[in-house]
Amino acid sequence: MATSDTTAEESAATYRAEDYPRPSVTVDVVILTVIDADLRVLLVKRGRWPYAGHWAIPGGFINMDESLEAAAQRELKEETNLSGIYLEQLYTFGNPGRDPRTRVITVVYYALIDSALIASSPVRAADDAAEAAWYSLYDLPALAFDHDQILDYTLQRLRGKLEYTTIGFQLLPDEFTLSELQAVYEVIQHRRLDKRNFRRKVLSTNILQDTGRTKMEGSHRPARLYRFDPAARQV
Amino acid sequence: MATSDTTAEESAATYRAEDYPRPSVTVDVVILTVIDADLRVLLVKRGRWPYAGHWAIPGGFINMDESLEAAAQRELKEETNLSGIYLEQLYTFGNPGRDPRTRVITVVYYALIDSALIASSPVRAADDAAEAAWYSLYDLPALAFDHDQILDYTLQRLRGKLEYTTIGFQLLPDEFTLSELQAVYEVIQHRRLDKRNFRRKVLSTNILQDTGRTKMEGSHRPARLYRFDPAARQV
DNA sequence: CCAAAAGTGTTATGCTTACACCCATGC
DNA sequence: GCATGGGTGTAAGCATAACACTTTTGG
Repeated sequence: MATSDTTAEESAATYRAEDYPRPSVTVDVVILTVIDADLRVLLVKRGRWPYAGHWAIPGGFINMDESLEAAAQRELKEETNLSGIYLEQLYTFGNPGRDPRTRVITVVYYALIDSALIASSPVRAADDAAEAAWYSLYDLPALAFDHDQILDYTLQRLRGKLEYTTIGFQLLPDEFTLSELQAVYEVIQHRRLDKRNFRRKVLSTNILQDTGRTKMEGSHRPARLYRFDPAARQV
Repeated sequence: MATSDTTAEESAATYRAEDYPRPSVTVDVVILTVIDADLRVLLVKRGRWPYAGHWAIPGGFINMDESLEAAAQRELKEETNLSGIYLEQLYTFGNPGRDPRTRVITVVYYALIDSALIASSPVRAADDAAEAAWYSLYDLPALAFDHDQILDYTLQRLRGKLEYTTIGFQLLPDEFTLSELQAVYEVIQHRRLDKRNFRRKVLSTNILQDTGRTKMEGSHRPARLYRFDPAARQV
């Protein structure tokens, strides 16, 4: 709608942006990864009122000349120093009173990153000295604002999309083993899957290319490495 | 979210809303119904620059003390005089430049209404004299702003949700025949469905109650009337 | 040779699809 | 009695789910 001010504006003789109420608008980013077979989210600790001492989803204001997604990418880079990460808009939260200071409308995105990238690019607490940490989505601390709802909703969406998209690959490096892929599915769905059925299903879609190489790790049989073929559909 | 000004604010010594850029925020509502076995959307004709003469999705500004959904309900009521209608948040559009006047971020909702309600409560062009009309989603006029994208996305979402929710019932009156229900599915999916398979599937879910009554209409066998049982799952 | 994870097939069950004819009514 | 939409069953193919043992490696 770019302003489908059709109603509001059509009736006004002249349009001046400052004539209308203007809430603050922020972008928050739910940054997810899989660490130690656990689904984790990056949270920052609040230092001041409101919700001092509670943990929050990182976010910030939108610049006037950047898109919503660009604001989310910028926020992600400030928090993790990573760019080019998978990002998707989740939902917009805007109840009056969700922030006690003023009316704030927040467009929430979620990002999925391969945890290998985190090790090489450690979390810094953005530009300020605030504390940041990776928390299990299944064991969260006290959260600020309506951030518990946001994380609930994120998990729902992630589970839904896992079934009919290839979103799961975003949590893995370019090359991965089938066991690693299965672990991603298991931690998101929060249940064990049958190895044979999982492999048959995922291989039957032809979205995986066998690299011919293997991953040697630990004292056991090496695992084949696969690559995601982006020229395909479904998992 | 709620100001996850964590980043932006945490670093600022004091927080004053007016220190940050504030785009305009509007709510637009894609109002859908099924008329004459066609999926239609309510559009309003723009009278002035920008996009004078183009058609637009109705929308308006958010009051400072109302929720996003309440703003959408208010907008819906202004356009159709209906309340208590099924509404769902679709997506938030906010590219700079989508409105040539100023930076506008629009939270888009979509509404599904039973076309019987329209007849009894005819469309009025909100509070102004603008023209309003129901257009087929499959045959749209020239649209203002990025509204063509918004309608594309609405259709995608509606198709997706039709498969795993009971959203389809929102387009029908309380009591309806199976043929009417099938017609809703056909027009949204834009393909013919097999009558026997459709009936078996929908009845197997036990979300339909047979009212015991029938609908007599035209010179042919009367059709059983069913009611949606909200205490159930899936279609 | 032991431990640990990788890899592999078969069967039963349920869901999806394709397909054609009779029924109840008004005129 | 004819036209119109309402209503019904069956068989084939496909996807899902349950289930246990062998292979390859390092130590």
